[in-house]
Amino acid sequence: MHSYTEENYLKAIFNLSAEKGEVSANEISVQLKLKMPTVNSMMKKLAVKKLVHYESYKPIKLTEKGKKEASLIIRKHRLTEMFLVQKMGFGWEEVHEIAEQIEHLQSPIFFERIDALLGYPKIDPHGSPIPDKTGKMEWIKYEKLSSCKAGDTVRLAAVIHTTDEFLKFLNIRGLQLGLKIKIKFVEKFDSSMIVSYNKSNTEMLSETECERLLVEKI
Amino acid sequence: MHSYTEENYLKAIFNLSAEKGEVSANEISVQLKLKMPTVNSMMKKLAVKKLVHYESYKPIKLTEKGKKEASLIIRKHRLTEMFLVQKMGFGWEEVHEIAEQIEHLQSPIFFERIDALLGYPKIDPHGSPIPDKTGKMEWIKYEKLSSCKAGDTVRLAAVIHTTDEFLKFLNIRGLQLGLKIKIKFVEKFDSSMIVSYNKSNTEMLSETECERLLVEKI
DNA sequence: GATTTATGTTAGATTTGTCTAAGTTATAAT
DNA sequence: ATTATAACTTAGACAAATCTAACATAAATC
Ligand SMILES: [Mn+2]
Ligand SMILES: [Mn+2]
Ligand SMILES: [Mn+2]
Ligand SMILES: [Mn+2]
Repeated sequence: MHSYTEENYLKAIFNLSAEKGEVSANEISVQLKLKMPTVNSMMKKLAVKKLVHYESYKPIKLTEKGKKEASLIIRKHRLTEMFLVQKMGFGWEEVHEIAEQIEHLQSPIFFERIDALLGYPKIDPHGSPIPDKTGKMEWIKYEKLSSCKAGDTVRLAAVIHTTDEFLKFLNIRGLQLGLKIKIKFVEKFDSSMIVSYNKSNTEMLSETECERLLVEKI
Repeated sequence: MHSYTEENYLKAIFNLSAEKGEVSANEISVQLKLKMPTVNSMMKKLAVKKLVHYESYKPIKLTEKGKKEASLIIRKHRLTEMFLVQKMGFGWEEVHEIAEQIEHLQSPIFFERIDALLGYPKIDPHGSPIPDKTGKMEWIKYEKLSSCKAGDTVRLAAVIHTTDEFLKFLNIRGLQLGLKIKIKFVEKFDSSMIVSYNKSNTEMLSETECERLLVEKI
């Protein structure tokens, strides 16, 4: 259907425009490590295919069709990550690069089987929702750890803006999804937090770190 | 390292030249469904990369380097097929197309893990040997069922020239690797065989079918 | 408001992998 | 030995995805 390359553009646009609903050509070029004119000509091509709305000098938006296509690739990506962690024993910091390749496989039965073997999971190993077969996806309304107060007890529900390094950082501290965390103290000057979990562990987390951890209050 | 396209050429050349040690440009073009000039220019390119020996109007041979590269791709292909069958519940007739894509993934840890989870298998689901990490592969010296005589009892060891259709044909008859087969009768005119197995089953197999079944005598 | 800077566009070149059309060489048939 | 056929090669075109260099527009700064 679409080329490997086009799929990566769709996914990049989808992710970059998640908050604002639109994205600049420049941001796409940074994300995909391509020069601006390359992005520019691809936008024209995707516009012809009715995957993006494109007008000169204006930000780029995905069409409904584009959003659906992107979601279905993200579905394959996240199902793959879950399979790699749950069924193949990889760490959550190892799976993104592999999924980045497997997401482009053309084989409905392969992803059907993964889905079934996993018991039709709703989230990936980082807590992100897995779009359904029609491309629909909904984020459960978690809040950022950074927006919680001293005394709150929360459960770690998702990690956003994941990088392998940040995930390794969490590994070292024994921080994993589902963990019950108690906020002991919030430093006023830099908004860093002292948190405790697993009965014994106590750790300091910087504001940037707390911004990337989504939690549910309990 | 090499492109997806180049990898498919290497594999095609390796497989087509397995018996004679060389292959014509025409055979490659048929196998890969490409026109002759396309193959011709790729041969020049692969020759520059020292992956094939190429001289005008002569058959094509892989260099040692080319053989090794091809074997390592075949290794990934066969490990994948074994994983799909053993760990994901696919039938042996479903896995080739998927493996055809996964074999191109660039991720040593992914194939390492598959290998480990399978317990370092020596053969794929069709009985073909899996090359080792250095690209070495050896066929155990099986014989074709077609070369056996009435009265022989054999064990089904491998299926060659597999197609999904032939594998489904074997499925329907309950013929699978490891099965003990007794040759009841060999028809002189067309070399078809009457065989029995699993205590009750009796089937007639044509010569073409018997040519594709490798067995070990017991 | 004018100027500078950042962002976006156009034009043209390049690489990879494919094709068709035309010509060449080798093999098979007469 | 000619001729016909099949296999192979060359030449030139093309689409996809990228780039650089030059130009245009929008935004930010002065
Ligand atoms: Mn990921
Ligand atoms: Mn990708
Ligand atoms: Mn196969
Ligand atoms: Mn392949």
